[in-house]
Amino acid sequence: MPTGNALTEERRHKREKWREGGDEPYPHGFPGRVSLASVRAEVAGREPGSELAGTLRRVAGRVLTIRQHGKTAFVPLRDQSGELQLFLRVDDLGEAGYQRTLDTLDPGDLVGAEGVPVVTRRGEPSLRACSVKLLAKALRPPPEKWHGLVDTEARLRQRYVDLLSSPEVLRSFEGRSALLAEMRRLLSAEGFLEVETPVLGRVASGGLAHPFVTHYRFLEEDFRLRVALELPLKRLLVGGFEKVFEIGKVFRNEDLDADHSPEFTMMELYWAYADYGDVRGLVERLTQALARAAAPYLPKEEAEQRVRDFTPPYATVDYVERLEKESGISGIVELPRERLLELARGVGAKVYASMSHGAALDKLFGHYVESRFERPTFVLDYPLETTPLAKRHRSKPGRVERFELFYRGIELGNAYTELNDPDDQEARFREQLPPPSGPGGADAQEETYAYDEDFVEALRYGMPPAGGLGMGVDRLVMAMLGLSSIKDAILFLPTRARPTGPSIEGPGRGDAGGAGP
RNA sequence: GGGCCUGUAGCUCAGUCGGUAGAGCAGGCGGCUCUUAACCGCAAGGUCCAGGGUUCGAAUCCCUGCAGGCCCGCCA
Repeated sequence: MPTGNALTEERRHKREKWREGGDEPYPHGFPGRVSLASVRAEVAGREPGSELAGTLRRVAGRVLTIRQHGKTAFVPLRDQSGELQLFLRVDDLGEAGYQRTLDTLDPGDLVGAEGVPVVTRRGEPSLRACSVKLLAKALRPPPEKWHGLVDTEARLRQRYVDLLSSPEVLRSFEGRSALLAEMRRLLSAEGFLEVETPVLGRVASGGLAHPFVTHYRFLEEDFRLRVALELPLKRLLVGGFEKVFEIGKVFRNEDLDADHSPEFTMMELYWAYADYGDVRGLVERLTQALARAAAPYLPKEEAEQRVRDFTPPYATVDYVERLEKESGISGIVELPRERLLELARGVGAKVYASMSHGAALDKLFGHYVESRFERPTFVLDYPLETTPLAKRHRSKPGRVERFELFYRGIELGNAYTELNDPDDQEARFREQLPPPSGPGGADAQEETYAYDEDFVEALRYGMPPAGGLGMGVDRLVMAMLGLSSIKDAILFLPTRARPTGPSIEGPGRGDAGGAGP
């Protein structure tokens, strides 16, 4: 049976034969089921050919393949815990039951079985089944059994197929969950309270980005999806929260590539009466804990390497000193804006006429320095103009108290001693505002922190001195689990609409009961 | 935005010099009572991404489009 549609029909046909035999192909449950790994553990280390006589176990999982040898068959199953094969025999199931089971099952089906834990003569832990039930008939065949799904586009469009056919992908996302749990555990242990703030807002501020715009019908107004969590959380400091954090999606209407996704997860925290030095210590504790939490999801050597890498203290470098060293230009910060723009243009950076001194400097920093850090490294004390929400440095003029953490060439986090002077904040926002028109206006707008008037008003009521931190959770997951693309760290990513429908079965090739509208 | 590459069976991939389509897995039929990428035999399965062009003849060469990947630039 050749085409996808014919394969589907063949499976429907088997399903109906099963139903005609008096069994429901989609039953309501399978009570008393234990994990495949637990059965495997029960017989681990026993002699080949032995069995746990008198013990009955019920298991469930997805059929991986069916190896039939006349009057016996082996049917490996997989559940989230691992794999275990069913051992089917005519002697146990009866002639009719055996035949009917094998006539019904296909790779990809979900089945439940009851039987005796055994070790086969070849030493494979198995369940010698006395009963096999269909729990859900799969109408689509799984991808090819030893490559799985490899086409990146298909993996993203149908992540469920990727997951069901590639246990290492599922494992990796289990690792993500473990890291998130550890992050919450540690922050909670440090006394931080988790809060939730709005995704939709009148202004998308707190970060540099193109916002997504949507329409709020109740308010009859266009709103934007947040690009950062910062400003609502700082309002909470004004209100009296002293240690808060939020883990949530932020949205930046920009490109998807190996380390950027338009919809990504950010963790931000704010800590009253602390400064960026305190936050640095916290970042060390947090990343160290995460590296340890990642260990069960990594090969032994990689896990050890990760734990070694994230053993504090981490290296620290001064932004200006390092930029001067790497660029070979001493006194680079004192150069006039025009000269910096020239230099930035010279290294291939995107520049525009109205770009600020600090922005130009940051382009050069990005080119000469940023991707160089392999081990965890804190870069300290950024130029004032790059960072309108951070407090001026207590001893370095023209700079702010800010650090970023780099690992393997990517930025993992960003922290400040938070600016809490309302008048300074207002002035800094105003400096950011681009000229209303003229060359570079549109581009400049892209790289400007939106002015949030109400936030300045909040500061006028008094915000305690505070340290703040933002970390890209997806990138942390990549760093800890050793993933090279953010696509492997986020379960569902956007893909372009297909003119001809979904990849496996589109309109025209589809069957009547199939894919959606 | 720039460059390179890819699109062939449900999946993973071949396809030479331009001569009209191949394998493995999955599926069908048959065989096999300890396999584990099971094995053996038989038969079947194609919108070669789409459109146009060159040509006696195009999966193959050219153009355009669509979708995707990787690298660079840039935002976390």
